[in-house]
Amino acid sequence: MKSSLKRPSEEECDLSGFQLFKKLKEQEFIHLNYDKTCSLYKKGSIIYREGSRLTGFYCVTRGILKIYKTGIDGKEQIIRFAKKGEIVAYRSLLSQELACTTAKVIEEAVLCHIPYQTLLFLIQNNWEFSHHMLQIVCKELREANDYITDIAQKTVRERLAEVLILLKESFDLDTTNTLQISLTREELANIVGTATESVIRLLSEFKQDKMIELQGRKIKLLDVNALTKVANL
Amino acid sequence: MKSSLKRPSEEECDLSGFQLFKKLKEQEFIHLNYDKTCSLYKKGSIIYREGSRLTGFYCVTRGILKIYKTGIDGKEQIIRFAKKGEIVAYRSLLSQELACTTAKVIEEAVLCHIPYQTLLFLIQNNWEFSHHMLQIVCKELREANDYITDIAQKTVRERLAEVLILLKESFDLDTTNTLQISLTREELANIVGTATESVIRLLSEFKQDKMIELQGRKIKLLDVNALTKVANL
DNA sequence: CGAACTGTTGAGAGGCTTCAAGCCTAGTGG
DNA sequence: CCACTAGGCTTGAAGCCTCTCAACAGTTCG
Repeated sequence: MKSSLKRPSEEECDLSGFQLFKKLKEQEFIHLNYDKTCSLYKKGSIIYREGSRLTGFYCVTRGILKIYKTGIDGKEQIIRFAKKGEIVAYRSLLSQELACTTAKVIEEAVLCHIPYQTLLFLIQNNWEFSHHMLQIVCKELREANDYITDIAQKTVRERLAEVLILLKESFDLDTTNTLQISLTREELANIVGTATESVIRLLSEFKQDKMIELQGRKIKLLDVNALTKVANL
Repeated sequence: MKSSLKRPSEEECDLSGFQLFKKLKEQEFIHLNYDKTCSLYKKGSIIYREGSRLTGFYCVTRGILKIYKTGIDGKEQIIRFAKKGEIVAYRSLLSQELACTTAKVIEEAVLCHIPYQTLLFLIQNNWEFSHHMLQIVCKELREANDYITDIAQKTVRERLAEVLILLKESFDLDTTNTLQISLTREELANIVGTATESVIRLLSEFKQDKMIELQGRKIKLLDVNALTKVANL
């Protein structure tokens, strides 16, 4: 699948909403906007692949990406998602390593590419930017550590319930309490770290227990309290 | 268990070997040394507990700590170890959150406490310090992501073999190929994310297969290649 | 010297995975 | 816009890996 190179509108490339750039001086923000390159990417586009060399990081101004690692036998492990207001590819870039994850569009997205030089310029000239950057990485590290504990100690059933709740918190529900992110059963399995069939069976059980309702990929959360209990939170 | 407050020698508190401080200006390094507080901690001492408020971070100049989270039913999940030249407690400090891990001494240690104010001072005044700090967090995040993939996809047998290899890389072997870190079977289980009994059984199997040799807590690696193969690396 | 902790082994249960087969949905191409 | 087809979804059966419980040996330390 190829990435679309269609230009998104000026408005869709606006970075002023990003918390990370809030403390930039006017001149720095102009510099940033001058250096950025924004593109529209269709569902299925690969933004960067594990092992590739990165030239900058990306700001998501629209859509959703999944960030995953390829493990045993090519089985993918989803590390996180990235949505509007979040940045991707910065970890490998800061470490000056080859990308250790792959980023794929799962909902049509607009991304702004910021060159490495610009990142370095901001780090060198604005300590508040560095500080903010540190806080972003630290937050992600905390989440990763939490997830290690969960995945190591909880059953698949508990983890699946927890993932549903985490998805609810990240992507919200619509008016009918339906998760606003559409994932395949396999993708759910690749977050939880289990087999696709196990996810299917457990979702059916949750449905029987009246905690959720299923309509294709749409998952409606009927009883978040019960789910929280199952998740052992 | 209480922490010892015995003062270590001046020499044992030397921070000039830390990569993180390499780029400090002379004045900043003097400032750092003025602000630091070094102590000797006996095996079993708790440096900080999950949920406690941190006043600074610690530089390890001697000994080994284990950093762990308390999960279901109080079962501990070891996130990482910290040895000479490494820093701990910086993640929660930078995020200005309560500690989300506990740090415990497993081999008599000397730690230097650096107050939050000093950390902030360095971030504000020395971009190379911030940059280095970013790289440290990024490295840890990478390791955490790698571990999520392993723990989600590999069998306990594979993970245990991998952990032995990782321990070898972090703590080296002595002249008889014996791991230079002493862990209980339970601690090994708490890294791998399994039951103590499973670790015991698998270690016996590795021994039968002539990959390792056991003498109490001493583990001698006889065939690293075979272990690597088992680990599926 | 005993208490408390650590290590070991066995048995049994059950959660999950794997394989296989068939159905269905979603997205493509005509 | 619709038909088609590949990939996604579902269910069942079999079996293994791992956990839990339990009993006991060994070790360490006060």
